[in-house]
This record gives sequence, structure tokens and C-alpha cells, in this order.
Amino acid sequence: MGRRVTLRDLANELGLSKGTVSRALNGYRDISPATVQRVREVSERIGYRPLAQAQSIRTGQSRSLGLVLQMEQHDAQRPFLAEFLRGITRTVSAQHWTLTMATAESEEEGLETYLRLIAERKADGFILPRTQRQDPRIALLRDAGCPFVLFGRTDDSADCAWFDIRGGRAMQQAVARLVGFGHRRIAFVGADPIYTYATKRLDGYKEGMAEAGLPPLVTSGHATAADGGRALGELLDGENAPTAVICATDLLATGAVRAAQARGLAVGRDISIIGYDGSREGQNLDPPLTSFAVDQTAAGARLAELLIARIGGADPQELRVTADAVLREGGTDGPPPNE
Amino acid sequence: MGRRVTLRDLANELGLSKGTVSRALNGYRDISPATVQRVREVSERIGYRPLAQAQSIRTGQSRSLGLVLQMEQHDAQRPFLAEFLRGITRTVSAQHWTLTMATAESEEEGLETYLRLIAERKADGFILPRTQRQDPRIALLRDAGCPFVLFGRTDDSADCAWFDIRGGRAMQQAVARLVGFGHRRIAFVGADPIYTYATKRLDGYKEGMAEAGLPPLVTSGHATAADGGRALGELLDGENAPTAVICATDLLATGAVRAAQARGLAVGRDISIIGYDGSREGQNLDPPLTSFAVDQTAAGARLAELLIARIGGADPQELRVTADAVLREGGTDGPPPNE
DNA sequence: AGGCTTGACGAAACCGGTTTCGGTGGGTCA
DNA sequence: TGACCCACCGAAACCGGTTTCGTCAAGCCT
Repeated sequence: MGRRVTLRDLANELGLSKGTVSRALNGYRDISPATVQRVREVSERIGYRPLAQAQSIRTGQSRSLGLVLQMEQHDAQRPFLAEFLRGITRTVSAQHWTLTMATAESEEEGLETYLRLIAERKADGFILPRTQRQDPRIALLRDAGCPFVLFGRTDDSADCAWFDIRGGRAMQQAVARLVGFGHRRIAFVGADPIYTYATKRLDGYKEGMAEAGLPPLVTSGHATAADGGRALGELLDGENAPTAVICATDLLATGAVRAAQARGLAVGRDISIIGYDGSREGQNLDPPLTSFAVDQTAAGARLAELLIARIGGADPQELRVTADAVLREGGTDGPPPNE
Repeated sequence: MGRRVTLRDLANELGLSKGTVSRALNGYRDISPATVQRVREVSERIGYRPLAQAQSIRTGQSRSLGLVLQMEQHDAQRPFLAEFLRGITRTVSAQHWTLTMATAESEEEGLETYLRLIAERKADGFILPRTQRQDPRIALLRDAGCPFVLFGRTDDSADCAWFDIRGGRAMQQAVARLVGFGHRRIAFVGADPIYTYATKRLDGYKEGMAEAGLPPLVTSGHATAADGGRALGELLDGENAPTAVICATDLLATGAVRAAQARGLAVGRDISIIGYDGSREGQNLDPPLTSFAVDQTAAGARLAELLIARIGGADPQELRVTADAVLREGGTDGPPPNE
């Protein structure tokens, strides 16, 4: 357990004062370029790393990102959690920051958690997953003047930084793909519209249908796999039963696939089903689910970068990135059956 | 953004000096009981919370637990991750501690990460998931003199605190259950024996078989669902094909169930399969997997408690807790087919 | 030559705590 | 009554950094 190399050690080694060394490292302009260079070199050589906590008590910043997971929200985000965390921690570690995690059982507890983490200076900013159209977390963080970055947009994104995946575009492509197969009655099983992604994906579906000149057939507000199964049942039992169903999430899609199979339908032949997420559960279905895959690791990494920049004072307008979900062909879709 | 309540505020309010108040709060015995009481009350009233970072720079402890996930290890731990984190963060938050997370792509990177987190004092101790029989992480943390707690035991647990779930006992029960159904040829599909849990579960199976006077039939070293499927195929193709298979993990079991179904077998009638974990993926099978469920939330919560106590200086001998996995009956097991 | 800026650094205060050390007043004891 | 011992608290140093302020010499100007 060799003692840490401290600022004083570095200063002694250099024959300078603590203050001078500190300013040299932090880019103050009243230090001569030659000195800055020398400080950097020796610092590197003897392996000096500032202690984040010590910096924090003066600067008020702890160089750590916060992530609060709300566990009540079904299982929807769990399969991706590992990948998502991997992405976040990857950039966070690379920049010598930290990820501080918390969980909450309810929205209310979640909000309290944000306040607590801010008050105790455990996080300089937050990544908000599963953004809602009207998101109380955003309101709270705005009020608190605390930086944050959204995974997905919100209704009023004026001063927000965000990373978003064009789910609408994916759903539009899904429609086009099914139309290409010859489908005419294509239904959409939507998620809870309080989430922006649910609305965007629905809109994408509608646009796709409009382009094809087809009437939309929508059922919405679903969350669990069981919901997906029920929704499929109702669609098939209704008038004008669809030959293809697009689901807003893989979770819904897996439920739909199972429900279809329980009815004795050969999914991919008797009925086409397309999901969104690219989850492993979908791939494990038989046949594997056709879905739009999201790179959660990249998303996490990007969000962390954006947030660190935001905390550094960057203009949120400049911190907006979008990416696309990628079609991963499985065996759950194909031409409609001959009637 | 009202300013934090600081120690000085509290001291002024009390008419005492900073040092006295600090000592009163930290249980020094040179403060009169009456004063301690008064300090506690006023502290509570005005909502004083010490700033962990500030304490840290003098005490060297940051009141935060570290968790490093090694992502290379297949998908085995991912389905439980959310529950596990929920458990950890629950106790951590309740005690006003913090969870600091990191991920690593390889064992080597993992070890570096521990060293970095220790050197930068980002964590006072670590929770080690997926303990191995000879675990390099343990060796490293021992050398560094850094507290840790194991999820699962290790070969040399002498100075270790741990939380363990008696997987061996569960496997023993699984054998007994299958024997009760009338099975005589019961095979075991084991996981990688570098992990203690794999060995323990195998041992439990062997004990169960010995009790029943049956010869063990073992295949081991498997990790993925595909491995499980292959293992089942080889067992069924071998001489003395088993009528029941116990899998060390649900992941292996789901692969086995699918492989059996692909062969046209009715799982639960033609062949019995039992897993371990109680994963959602197992429950989502058709029929749902009979499995031994592990309460990951409770495990995380318990591990965090133990680690905090360990950091506080408690004797590791006193910090050892075991729990049991609970049988969750599904539809994948039953009496053997009539031959 | 003298005054004034300017560049570059040291000294010291500061952040919010912890911990050491010393001092004071009251009680005990011979 | 005087020496001594405690119990209890204040003062100040300290932890590892950051930031403000002052200083001093060199360079510029008139």
C-alpha cells in the first residue's frame, strides 16, 4: 500500500509551490508555458493523480455521473442494463470519472434520490433513461440547476442535451418491409404513450402506413409480454384481422409470438411479427424474432460523453446525437399467407 | 439551491466549536453525554449531513462500495443484474453510503480497475460476484489490504466475509425430487468448475445420487445455453440415456429444454429437466422451467450490509451468511416415461 | 531615470471536515 | 489546604487540493 503521490510531493519534486502546480495543471494562464510543460512531464513521470474528493470539497464537483434506475417500470429495461452500464462505465473510466448508482422503487422515491445525491454532491449530473414526454425528473433537475442528459427526447427539449435513437424511422422501415412482402393489414402494438419513444415509434408506423396508402390499426398502452399476447389476441379476434403486427418493443413482441403460437399459428408464415430492441430474448425465440437492434453499449458510452461535456459547461444545443436502430432479420416475418 | 448545512453552521447554532461537534457525532468519549444528546438533536433538526468527500480526505474512507463487473463472462449474470443492484443500492442508500460501479472487458482489466479504484479512493471495499475457487481478485485485494465480501465462497476463505446460497443443497433436493418421481438415471450438466458454485452444485448432486444409491452421470464445464443444448444431446445419444437432467444454471437448462423440444420430446413427460436460478427466461419457457429460485435482491442487500460491517472493522469470521434457494415448480419435470 | 504595466510565481486563506493537544474548572485525596 | 486527577471542551493543525492576493523582477514607455 505505497502512499499516494500527492500534490505536495509533486510540488517538492518540481521545486514549486502547491498553488503554482495546481494552477499549471488546471490551465490557468498565469503560468509560463515552459513551467506548464515541465509540470505535466514530472506529474506523468511520478504518476500523480489528483484525489477527486479533495478537489470536490473546494470546487463542488465530484467528477462522477449519477444513474438512478426506477425498478417499478416492469422488466423492460433490464435485459439491456448490463450493456448499457458497460457503455457508460467505459467512457467514465477512460476520463477518470466515476459512475454512482442508485435505485428507487417508485417515481417519488426516485425524485427524492436525485435531490439527495445532489445535496450530498455524490453526482455532478445525471443520465436519464426512459425519458417521458412530460418528465418530472427533468423538471426537478432543471429547478435544481443540475446538468443532465436524456436517453430519448422529451416534449420540451429546449435546454436539454440528449441522445436518441430514431425508433420512428425504424418502425417506418418495418412497415415498408412488410408492405414489400405483400402485407396490407398491418397492425401496431404500442407501448405506454407517456414515454416519448412510444409516441415516436407509433408516429413512425403511422407515417409508413400513410406512405403505403394503408389505414393504420393501432392498439396502445402496453408494457409487459402478457400485454403483448393479449393485444395480439384481440387484434386477431377483431374484424379485419391483420396479417402482420409490429410491436413497439421486443418484450411485447415475444408475448405476441407466444400467443400466436399458442393459437397454433406458424409465426413467420401464418402471421408476421416484428419487434424493436434486438433483445436476446427475442433472438432466443423459435424462430428468432425479426427486430430492430439498438446498440445499448454505444448509447451508454455516448450519453456519458455528452453528460461530461454538459457538466463542463458545453451548450446543450451542441450536445444532441441521434443514431439508428439496425434491422436484424429473424424468422418471424415473411409474405402473408394466401387467402 | 439552498446552501448545504455545514459543520460550522451546526457548531454556531450550538455555540460549540467545530471539533467538539465533530467528536460528539463520531462517538468520542471525551464529550459529555448531555452534549452529545444536544448535538444529535440540533443536528437532526437543522438537517445536517456530513459531506462524505470532506470526511474522506482526512479519514481516507469515502463511504462507498465498489462493484466491478467482468463483462466477458457470457450472459450468465445479466438477467439478475437489475435485482442484484436493487438489493445493493437499497442498503447502501439507507446507510447513506454510495455504490460506485465499473466494468471490465477482461480479468486483467478487472484487476487493474480494482487497483485504480483503491488508489483513487473511490471505494472502501468491494463486493465480488461469481467467486472462483482460486480467485485472483481475492489475492489482489488481500495484498492491497482492502476489505471485500464474496458472493459465494472460495477455496481458502480463512479471512473472508461471504454470503452464500447453498446450491449444493438445492441440487441434492433436485435429485431427491426426481428420485421421488421414479427416475433412476439422472444426469447433471455442470458449469465451469473454476467457479465455486459449479463445484458445490455438482457435489450436491453427487451426494443426492449417493443417498439414493444411484450412479452419477456428469458432464461439466458448460456455460452458454448452446452448451446446455449440446450437453443434453450428447447425454441422450450416449449409452444409458438419462430420463432426467439437472442443470447447474437456468441458462444451461433453457438450452437443454430447447434442444429436447427440437428432438420432438415433450419436456416434463418424455424427459425431466430442472434448473437453478429462478430466472425469468426459465419461467418464460413453455412449459415453465422447474428451478431453484435465488433471491438476488436479498443477496445484494445482504452483501452490502456485510461489506459495510467489514469495512467498519468487524471480524470476517462473524460476517458469514448462508441462505437457501427455493424450489419453484414448473412443468419441466415429472414421472419418467413408461419404458 | 523614473513610473507603470505585465508575466510568473509564492504565500496564505479556504473548502468541510477530523484529530491532536492543551487548558480550565471541579472534585478527590492526603 | 494544597497537590493531583479527570471530565470536558476550545484552539489549532491537518487532510489534499483550489483560488485569491500580493510580490517582485523584467520590460516598456515617456
